[in-house]
Order: sequence, then C-alpha cells, then structure tokens
Amino acid sequence: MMESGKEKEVEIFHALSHPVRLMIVEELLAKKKCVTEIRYLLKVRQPNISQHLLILRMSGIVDYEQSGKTKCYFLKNPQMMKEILAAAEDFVSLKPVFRKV
Amino acid sequence: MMESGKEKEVEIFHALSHPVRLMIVEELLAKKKCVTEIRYLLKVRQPNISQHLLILRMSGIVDYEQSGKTKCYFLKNPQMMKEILAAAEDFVSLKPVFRKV
DNA sequence: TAATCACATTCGAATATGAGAATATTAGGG
DNA sequence: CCCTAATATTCTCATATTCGAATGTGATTA
Repeated sequence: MMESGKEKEVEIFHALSHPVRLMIVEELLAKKKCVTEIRYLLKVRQPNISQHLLILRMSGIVDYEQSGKTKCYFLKNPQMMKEILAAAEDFVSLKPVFRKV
Repeated sequence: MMESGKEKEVEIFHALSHPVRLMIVEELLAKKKCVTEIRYLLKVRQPNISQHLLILRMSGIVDYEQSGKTKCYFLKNPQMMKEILAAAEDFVSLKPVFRKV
C-alpha cells in the first residue's frame, strides 16, 4: 500500500473510532480516573477496559501515573483532544437541511 | 454494550481511520475529483476506491454529483473537515519533549 | 508471607474489515 | 442498438478487531 505520511493521524482516528474508547476519552476530559472508576462508569468489564486503555496509550492519547495500587489515566493533551472532539461534534450536529443537496 | 449517544462521532472517526480514506479526504480538500482521478492520484485499484468512497459517503463526509459518465466527489463540509484534520495534525506533531512524562 | 485489591495479559471464538478478481451497471458516443 | 468508459457491486480469502474467560502480576495490608 501507499505511504501517506499520515500514519499517526490514522492511528489517532482509529483510537477514537470505538464507542468505549471515545467514552473513556470523554470521561478523562472531565477528570483523570483510575481503571476501576472508568470500569464502573462505563459498565464495561475490566479486562476490556484495560485493552482499550492500551490502544489509547499506544496512540499517544493517554498516559497514566501509578499511585499505590491504582493507575490514574489522563489525557496527554486535553486541549487538543477537546478540539478534535469539538470539531467532530460540530460536524455531526449539522442538520441535513444545512447540508449541500 | 452501552449506548453512548456518540455513534455519529464514532462513525466519523472510523471513516477517517484508514490511510486511503484519509488521503481521499485530503485530496478532496483541495478540489472535488472524480473516481478515476482519485484512483490514479492514490495508485489504488478502482473497486477499492469505490468501496472507500461508499464508507465516506455513508458517514456523511462526502457526496457526489454526476456529470456525464463521471461522478465528482466532494466534501460535504470542507471547513469542518479541515478543522478535524488540523486538530489531529496538531496533536500528532507534538514532540515527545513537550508531552507530560 | 499470605491474602487481597487493582490492573494487565493471554487465549479463543465470533465477527468485521480490506483487498483483489470478476462481473454488473450506467451513461454517452458512434 | 452496439461499444466503450466510468463506476459500482459481489464474492472470496486473509487478516484484524473485539469480547469474555481465565490467569498472571504487582502493590498493599493483615
């Protein structure tokens, strides 16, 4: 396949393209949280949360700090993440009537 | 699975999470183009381009207008797409040194 | 140091996705 | 009407993703 030089962007979009991961990011936008908090907020099993957190971490979106037994996950760049999400929300909130026919 | 109310956002991110689709969007950001143009610009086979265009169209990112035998694809909302892409580019262009350790 | 809490990893099964080949469709042009 | 160009669709195979179950690991506390 072609090289696009956009692998990193693709990785970011891919990381955000799953409902659970997107919800995790939005939870972290409000406040850093540990795995168990996220787990119960989203009502998703713990191993699954861990798997999604790994993907988010590999893509550079989140990182964590250990504090005792728990790991506090946080957004590495909340401001820019906010911009990406805001842009996407603006996009999807367009009513069809305003779209080009 | 939980309902997040963010299905549309997820769909947008998913549409942008493939290198060929992202490149298509970037080509269309410059100018509307027909399938054959896109095909040769990206050096990707035509059926594959058509499949990706379908996904982009389903997600509401692109639409087309028929002009004779060809279909001209264009972004439905270039400005907002530009914002999403710019935000993602900003995000990935952060040097590790500027990121929280 | 044994038990427990918090989290990660591994594995398997179900499902989804992506690419290519072949074929179909649709719209002019002769 | 046939022919060709432009695009779409279908089928199949390989690969990737996702989830749950089971298990592993690391830190804390009894």
